[in-house]
Amino acid sequence: MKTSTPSSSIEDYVKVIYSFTEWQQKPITSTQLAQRLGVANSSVSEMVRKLKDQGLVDHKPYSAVTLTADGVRLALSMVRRHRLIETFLVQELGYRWDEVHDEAELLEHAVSDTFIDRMAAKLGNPARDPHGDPIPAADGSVRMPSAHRLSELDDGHTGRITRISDENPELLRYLAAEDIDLDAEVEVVGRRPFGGPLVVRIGSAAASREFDFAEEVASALWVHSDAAHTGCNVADL
Amino acid sequence: MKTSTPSSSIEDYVKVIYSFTEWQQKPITSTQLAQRLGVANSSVSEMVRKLKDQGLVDHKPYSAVTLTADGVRLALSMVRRHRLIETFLVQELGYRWDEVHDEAELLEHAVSDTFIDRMAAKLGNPARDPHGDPIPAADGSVRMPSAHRLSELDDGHTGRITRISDENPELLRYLAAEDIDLDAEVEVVGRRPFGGPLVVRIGSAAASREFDFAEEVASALWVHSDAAHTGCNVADL
DNA sequence: CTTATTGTTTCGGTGTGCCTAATAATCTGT
DNA sequence: ACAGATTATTAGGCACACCGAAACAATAAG
Repeated sequence: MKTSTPSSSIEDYVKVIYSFTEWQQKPITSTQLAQRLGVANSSVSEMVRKLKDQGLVDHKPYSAVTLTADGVRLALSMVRRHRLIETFLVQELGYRWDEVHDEAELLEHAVSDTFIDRMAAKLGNPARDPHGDPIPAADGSVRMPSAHRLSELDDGHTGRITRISDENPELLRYLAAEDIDLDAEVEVVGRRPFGGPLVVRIGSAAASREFDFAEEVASALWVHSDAAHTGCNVADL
Repeated sequence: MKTSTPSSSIEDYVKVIYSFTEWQQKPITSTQLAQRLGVANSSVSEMVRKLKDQGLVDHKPYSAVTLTADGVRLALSMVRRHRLIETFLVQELGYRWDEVHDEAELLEHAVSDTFIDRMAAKLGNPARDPHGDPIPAADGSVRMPSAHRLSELDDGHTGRITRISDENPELLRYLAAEDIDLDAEVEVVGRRPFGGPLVVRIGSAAASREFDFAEEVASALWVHSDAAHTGCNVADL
């Protein structure tokens, strides 16, 4: 179990493994890892062995990959870096929210802990990034908002947008153009027949608009139910 | 002559080659390059061949290394990055001037051109960094202040500090503690016998203080003569 | 229950940037 | 001008992170 500084590849692997389980429930497989990282399956096998040697993941041949406590710690610190950087780019340097992902992807491996700390201080230790993703605290605690994909809600359900997946920049630009942002009120009106788009009402009662959302849009929007403000404190490892 | 994105090693080599000639006059040798980069001589030989293949340097075996026009262009863009980042860290994130060098060294390879542009805009396109080093403009033009090392001035000479070498963080901390900063007025009083320290008067006539500067301090401070404000516009390649 | 199909790992090989050790070129002192 | 020291280059290797192709499990289908 070396404590040497992890390479940026290792940081990426661990971050992707963590991110997969952040909003899904099942652990990630070799092939999925390869797809998300854009590398060959063989590269993943090799790297997973290295991660295991370093005590960052648990893995038995031909089964899924899960993080150890050390792995989660490292992953959370990378996620914290990523999301703080994204927030900083938007708030301090005038980036649009569809531009920040790639830049943060590069910076998160390069900056020092000091840089992260100063940035967090300047931003007032924000709890979430421009897409609504929770920013882990320096001690590794995360406040995960309880949220469900818009695409999975029943008709008539109401709530607020708490998170918007940043995987597709095009999608973010579309939402920005339509003036759909975090914390907007939403109501599921219904679904067009034969797996058609989801009909949704967005905005406060006074000025609300109706949208037909394709599956990709509906599953990128995460909604927090109006009812109770239930959050759970995850991962004090 | 590939136009592919240069690796961060290549960026470092080119930057060091340029920096050497920025304040010296002679081109850099293999060994000096190796020392400044902290690598073996053999590594330099190998890399210099690669730089030559890419058209960034001119080099004949067993002689010094000089940059081509392409090389200078790349070097200036790296120097611009480095110095803008340093300025940003001091002005926006509250870094002390002795802390910024190493952080900038890492960041300069990671950030995008967009990041650099936005940073420069936010800072108001500064012409020099916290140590007084000139920041090349985006088009590659540099305004080099005409300055001489304090250690090389004759007795009685007066001027203002235009640049403070950032090579030694200890030195920067010492100067900060003594409240010696850019643009301070200086007068060379004399030199203690037998190559002793240089005696210097610093500050405006009203409240000036006298210092005995060891060679390392005296040669880290660059002074602009009171006389004419002569700058020259270098490198519009 | 044996055979496809799919997923995973192993094997050999690539490029980059570094190393040490050996060798070749240049500079220096007498 | 030449031996000896210094400086530079080549040769052979290593670690990292990647690849394609081939071998190997696990699962699904006939």
